Amino acid sequence: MGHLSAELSAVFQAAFEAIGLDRTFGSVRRSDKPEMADFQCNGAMAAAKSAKRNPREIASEIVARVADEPMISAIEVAGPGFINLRIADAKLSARVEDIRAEDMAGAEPAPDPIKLILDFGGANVAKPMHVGHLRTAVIGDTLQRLFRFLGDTVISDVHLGDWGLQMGHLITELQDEQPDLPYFDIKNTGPFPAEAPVSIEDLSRLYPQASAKAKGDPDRNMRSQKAVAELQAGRPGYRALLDHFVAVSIDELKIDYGFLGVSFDLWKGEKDAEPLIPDMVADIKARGLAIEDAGAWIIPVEREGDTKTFPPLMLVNSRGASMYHTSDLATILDRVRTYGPDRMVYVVDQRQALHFEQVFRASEIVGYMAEEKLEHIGFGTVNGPDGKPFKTREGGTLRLGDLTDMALEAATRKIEEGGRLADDIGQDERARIAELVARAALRFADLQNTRTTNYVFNLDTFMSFEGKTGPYLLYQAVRIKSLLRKAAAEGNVAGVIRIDSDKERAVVLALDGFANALLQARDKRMPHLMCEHVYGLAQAFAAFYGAHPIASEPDDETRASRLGLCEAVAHQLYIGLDLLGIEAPDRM
RNA sequence: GCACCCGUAGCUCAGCUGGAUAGAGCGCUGCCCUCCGAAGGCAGAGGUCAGAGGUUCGAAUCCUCUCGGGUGCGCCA
Repeated sequence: MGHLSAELSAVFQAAFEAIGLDRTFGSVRRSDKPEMADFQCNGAMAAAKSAKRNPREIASEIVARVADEPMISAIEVAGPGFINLRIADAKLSARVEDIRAEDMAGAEPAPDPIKLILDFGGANVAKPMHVGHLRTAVIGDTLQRLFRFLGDTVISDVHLGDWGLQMGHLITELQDEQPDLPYFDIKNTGPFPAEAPVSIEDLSRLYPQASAKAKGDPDRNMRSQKAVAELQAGRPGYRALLDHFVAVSIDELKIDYGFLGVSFDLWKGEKDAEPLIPDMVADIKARGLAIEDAGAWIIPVEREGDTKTFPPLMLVNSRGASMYHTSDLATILDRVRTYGPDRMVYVVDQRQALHFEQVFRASEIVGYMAEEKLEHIGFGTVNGPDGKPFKTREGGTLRLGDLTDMALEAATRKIEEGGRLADDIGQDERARIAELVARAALRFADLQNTRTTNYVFNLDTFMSFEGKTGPYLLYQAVRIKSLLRKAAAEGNVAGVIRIDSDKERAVVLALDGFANALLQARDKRMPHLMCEHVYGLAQAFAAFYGAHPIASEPDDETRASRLGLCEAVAHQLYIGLDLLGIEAPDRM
C-alpha cells in the first residue's frame, strides 16, 4: 500500500477523468487545517477555471463519485470549492501497521533509480576546512544517504583541491625553509623518504605565507608557476612532495569529516585527472573545438539567447598551462570512462554557478557528457551578522575543527549539568554521547536551512540544544527507546494500533508524510524537507506523549496500541535521523 | 554595466505545481514534574509577507517597475 496522499490522489484523479476533466486536478494533499480535515483536494477550483464551470458544482460531483471509498470516513465541499476529507480510523490503523513493519518505514523507492557521481568539490590540500565547508559536507552526505536509501547508486568523491598554483606555492615555500630536502635536488629521481617532511601545521602555515608574498611580488609568484609547470611535466621530487602534501592533508580532513559522520567512496582530487589532460587537449584542438585567443586556447560556450556574457572555457592559458576548467573537464572524461554514470552532480558553493555552467556546456560541445546530465547543486554562503561570509571576532575564518571542538565542549557541559545521565554510564560512553549530541547539533543546524539561500551563522544557535535542534530530535528518539525498553522489561508488549485520539491521528498522519518528504527531497535535492518532516514527526510524538499515558496506561489493549504506535515512530525516526547523518545513542 | 539569488513576527528561518484565519524555533507572559526522561508539554501576545502597479474568483507565491542586501562576470581554484 502506498502513502495516503498518493492513494487518495489516484482515487480523485480517476474521478476527475470520469467527469471529463484533466486527471491532474485530482491531486490530494495534507490539509492546511488539521482541525477540519486530514486531507484536501483543491482541483475543483482550478478545473472550474479551464472548464468555465462552477467550482462548487464540480466539487460536488467529485465528492459524489468518491464518497463510497471505504478509506474515506467523511467528506465535504467547503468554501469556494475545497474538498475536505477525513480518513477512516481503520485505514489509519492499517497504514501505521505497515509503517511499523516495513523496512523503509513507510518510505517508497524512487521510481527512476539512477547511477550518479556525487562530487563534494571543495576541501583543499593544505588549507584547513572552515565553517563554509560544513555545508558541502553535510548537504552532500545527506543527499548521498538519501539517494542510496531510495535506490540510487551513488559514487561519492571528496574531490580535493590538490592541483594548481597552490601546490606551486607550497613547494617553493618549503624549499625556502628547507632547501636541503632531497625533493629539491633536480638530479634526484627517487626513491624519496616515506615519511612526510611536513606536518599539517606546516602546511597550513606555508600556504598563506607564500600566497601573501606572491601577491606583492610577481617574481615570487612566477617561481610558484614554474614549479607547477615542472610538477605537470613530472619532476619526481615534486611529485613525491605532492603525494606527501595530499596524504598529510587527508589525515587531517578525515578527522573533521569523521566527526561529522561524513564518508566518501573516493578520495580523489583534481590531480587524478591530470594525466588525461595532454591527450584531451590535443584531441579537442584536433577536432577544431578550441580556438586560439590572446595566446590561450579556449572553448567558446556562449550561445544564442544568452542573457549575459558567457566567458569561454579556458583550456590552456597563455603560458601553456592547464587551468581548473581543464581539470574539471578531464575529470568528467575520467568518470565517464571509469564509471559510466547516468548523472554527475556537484555539491559546491552557489558562487561557482557560472564556472559549472561553462564546464557543462564545454562537456556537451566536446561530447563527453550531455549538459542535462550534469548538475550543480549550489548552496548559499554561511554569513556572519553583517551579512558577509562569517569571520571570527579577530577577523579570521573560523576553522571547522574549532567549531566542532566548541560543539563537543558545549555538549559535554550539557550532559554533565545536573547529573542528567545515569550514574552507571562510564567515561567512554559519556564521551561518545557528547560526540553524538554535538554532531546532531551541527548537522541539523546547517541542514534545516533551505539549501540555496545564504544564512546567518550564529554560534549560540548552532550550540543550542533546545527547540528545533538536533539534540531535541535525539531527546525524543532516546525517550521513546527508553520507554519501550522499560515496557518490555515489565512484560508489556505492543499490539494492534488503534486510533483513539486526535494526537494519535496526528502522529499517524505525520508518519504517512515520510514517503513524500523523501521523494521531494530527492527530486529537489533539498535536505531541509527531510529536516521538516523529522522534526514534525518528533513534535507530533511529543504532543501525543504529553497527552496520554503509554507504558503506564492501565487498559491492556490501549496500552498495547500506544506502545505499537511508539514502535512505529521509533522505527521511522531512527531511519530519518540516520538519513540526516544523525546517530542517536541508547541513553543520554 | 550585465546576469543570478534574496527581502515573511523583535531575532533565525519554513511556507509544496497560486487557494481557506501566513507557520516553526529562539526571546517574551502565564501554566504543567508525589504520574512513562522538563534537552519536554500546554496556552498567550507578536506579521502593511520591502514598496508600487498588474494577471486572477483568489497572490507571500506568477508578471513589470522601484528600493534595499548578497553573489558572479578568461589566463587563482
